[in-house]
Amino acid sequence: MAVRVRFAPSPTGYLHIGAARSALFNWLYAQKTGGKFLLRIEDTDLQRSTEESTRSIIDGLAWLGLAYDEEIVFQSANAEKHRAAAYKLVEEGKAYRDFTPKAARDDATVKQGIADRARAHSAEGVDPRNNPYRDLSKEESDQRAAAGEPFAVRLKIPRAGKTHFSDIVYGPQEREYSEIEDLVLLRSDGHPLYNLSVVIDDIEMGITHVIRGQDHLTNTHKQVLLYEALGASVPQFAHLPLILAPNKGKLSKRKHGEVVSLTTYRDRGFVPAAFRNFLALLGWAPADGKEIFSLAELVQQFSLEHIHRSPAVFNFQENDPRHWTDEKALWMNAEYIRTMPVADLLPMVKAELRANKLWREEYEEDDREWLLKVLDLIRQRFFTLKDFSGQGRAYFSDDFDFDEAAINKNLRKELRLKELLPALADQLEETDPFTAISAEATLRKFADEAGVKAGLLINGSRTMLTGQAVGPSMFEVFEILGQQRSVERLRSGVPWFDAMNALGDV
RNA sequence: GGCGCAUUGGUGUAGUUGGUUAACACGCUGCCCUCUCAAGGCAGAGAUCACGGGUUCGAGUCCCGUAUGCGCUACCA
Repeated sequence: MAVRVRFAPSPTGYLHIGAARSALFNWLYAQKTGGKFLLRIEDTDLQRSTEESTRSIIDGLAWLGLAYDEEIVFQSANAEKHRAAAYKLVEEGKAYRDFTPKAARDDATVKQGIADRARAHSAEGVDPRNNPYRDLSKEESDQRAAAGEPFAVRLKIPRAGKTHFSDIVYGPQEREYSEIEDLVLLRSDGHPLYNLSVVIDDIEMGITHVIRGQDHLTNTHKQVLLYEALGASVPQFAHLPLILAPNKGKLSKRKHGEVVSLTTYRDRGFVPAAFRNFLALLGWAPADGKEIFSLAELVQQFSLEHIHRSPAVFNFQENDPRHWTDEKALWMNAEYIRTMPVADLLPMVKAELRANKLWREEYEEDDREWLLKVLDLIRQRFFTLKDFSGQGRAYFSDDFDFDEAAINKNLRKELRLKELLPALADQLEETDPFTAISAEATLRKFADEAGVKAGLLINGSRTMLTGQAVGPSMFEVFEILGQQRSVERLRSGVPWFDAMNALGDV
């Protein structure tokens, strides 16, 4: 049977990186097996679902390059089907109406409430499964319903026995029926609940493999019971290890902020392929141990069997701008930036430059070759796309900032630079042709004659020309920037020398 | 409270049927290269494989227990 998998997020916020990883694995499995990858938006919680969130999910998938097959399924559109299925189960005696008035619950304290209730039950010897309505006669149940009395619908879990299923990742699983309460399928207001909706939709969509987070592992037993009650065949399950915060706690937006949101990576200059590559390595590793791979290699190498069971820690340091996200992710992004074909990098840099008003129309045609050379030169030490408009700004505009530390290190430390640099500019102006090689010859000769180390002039030039203390080989920079701009920048802007003099006057 | 899952250097992982000095990547340290910073090359630090028992000639690998973390347990998803 052809593989059909799905990614089924609920649109209640940004796209979480854990969810993005689930989407990736589903997509990879579909690609690997020649199956279909479907998208279902689980928007049954009307209060919390937003269109904006749905948008961010779709955008996020597109950014990662995970195209879905067929139409998006919106779960809320299927509510009627879910209800009908629940009523059918009541008719068949597999579910029952529970006329117990709905208990108010406070979302913030549910977990505590569950534990308290369980403690109380065991202390009093109460079996919560003894619902008085479970064995109500069909006639009486029908009558009360017809009279308009509100009711929830619960699935009848058999009294004795256990459920089984085999998880592709976690292996054989079993659970005593006694551990499972008769779960509510339909709220008393007729609203279908998660477990019901998921199962019906998965059946409806012909899902063959359910690949999702490990947080659903225990609940899978309930779903298996539902498949059986509905007379449907049970799909294969593969649960994915969770992604944890550095303190091994849950990775949540409330506590950890934007690092958990996929769009953050897009907005902060990640190359989609790099982040996708990084995500693939969270909870999975290829058989050959390779870590950097193309999409094709990834698809080819991927297998559910190599997913492992222990949770992965997503390592980052809050409050440290240098390590705002996992260092390996940052390294991988840099690796992609400096090794991918420049032509592939170009459109991403273009977007970045555009956003910062640094893009010029000439880059499209006349200066395209020049641009590609610049990109190839400067990308070698960049970590994100943002660097092209940040550290790299001087290559695209005459209006760039000077790094204070660079000025101190390369300009202010040597008084003579104030005269040497303009003098060097004069020499460079005479250099013809003006290339990296000729510029080097000029500079070294000038340094010799002036009796200073070439390094002094090189570093000083670097800061004058780019505003930075670090960067590519200086002679390449001279050539790239061209004779005119090189000379101008060496002569111009001497506010720091003035500041130095002011200091000297005191 | 109950049930479930997990536990290999700081992090991500390899270690598929138990068998020599526990492997790789990121990060870290030093050196080389060098006009700076990266990259690259070389060298190195860092793991009594959570802990305690057991099975075995031999266990990271199997069994039991403990601890810790996480998940589920809801008329949330």
